[in-house]
Amino acid sequence: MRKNTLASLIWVRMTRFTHQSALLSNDNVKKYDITAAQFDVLNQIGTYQPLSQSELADKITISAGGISRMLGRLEREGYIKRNVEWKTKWISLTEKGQEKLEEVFEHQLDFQTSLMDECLTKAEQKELYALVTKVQKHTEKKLNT
Amino acid sequence: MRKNTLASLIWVRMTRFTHQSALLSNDNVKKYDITAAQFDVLNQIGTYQPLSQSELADKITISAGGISRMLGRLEREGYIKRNVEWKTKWISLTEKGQEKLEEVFEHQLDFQTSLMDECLTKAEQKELYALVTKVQKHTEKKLNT
DNA sequence: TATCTTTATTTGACTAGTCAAGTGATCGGC
DNA sequence: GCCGATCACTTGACTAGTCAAATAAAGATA
Repeated sequence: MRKNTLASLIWVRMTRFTHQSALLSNDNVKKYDITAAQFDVLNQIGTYQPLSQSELADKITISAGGISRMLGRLEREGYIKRNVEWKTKWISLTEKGQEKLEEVFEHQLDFQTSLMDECLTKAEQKELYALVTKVQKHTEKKLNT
Repeated sequence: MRKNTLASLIWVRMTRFTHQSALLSNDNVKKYDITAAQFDVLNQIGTYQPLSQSELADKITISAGGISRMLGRLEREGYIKRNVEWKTKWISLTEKGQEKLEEVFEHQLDFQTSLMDECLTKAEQKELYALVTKVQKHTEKKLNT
């Protein structure tokens, strides 16, 4: 026993990368008093607002409970508001949330871009994107079954 | 504004994949009364035992506090023991932990392997492994600076 | 030998997430 | 026009992790 497969090696590398880059990312946005996860959510809201909580949860593949808590934190900070209409809560950015998003956006994009540029050519990045998209879509399909 | 780069798209795909595959993975090992994260830790301990907590934390890129809590849970379940010698705690598997590891190992490996095999050829997997290894090593180096 | 530094681990207060059970509204059937 | 199903969201109890401050045991220094 105790033999790894190619698949399991890919797994470990992906998991480590995601975890480590989250740490770097958090460090990168700390000076804006926000976390990387919160920025991701603000970014989604900014792109699709107004949208319901369940639509948002779907876009970032998080559970209904998870999004409820996350929005609770963002609301407490004054970044978003929830507009109740019938049984749905429509989420949108406040003035403050919009400003924060714009403030952090370029910075975070630059950070991600240079991390990749520092170790992969454009052609390699394209190749990586194609492959990762394939497995991610497959996993997503599998999850909704 | 509001334009994504190739790097940020890769980012999102990787993050989603990791998160979604963790959900599937957890589902896959639930019947063994263990979580995917716990299995990963048992697997590392099984490979390198005996090792100190800080060595283990290093191998799985987790903080010292994180490993302390995780080992607390595993100890409570009776899967590992901590042998105190001078100021170091040496971690190793108990009988029960060894059995659990063996019980789950093949199953989890098969699961990971078939998920990859279902959507990528062997050549594509090799390519993906090479690329992901490159970025992960780069990120790791960056983190230790 | 008494104190000061370093190393290993723990703990408190948090974020971020899970699942499952609970809360309300609205809607379809009779 | 009431009654149960369903939808959207919240909440309780948990895992898994972070950082920073606390603790404890060596080891070095003076």
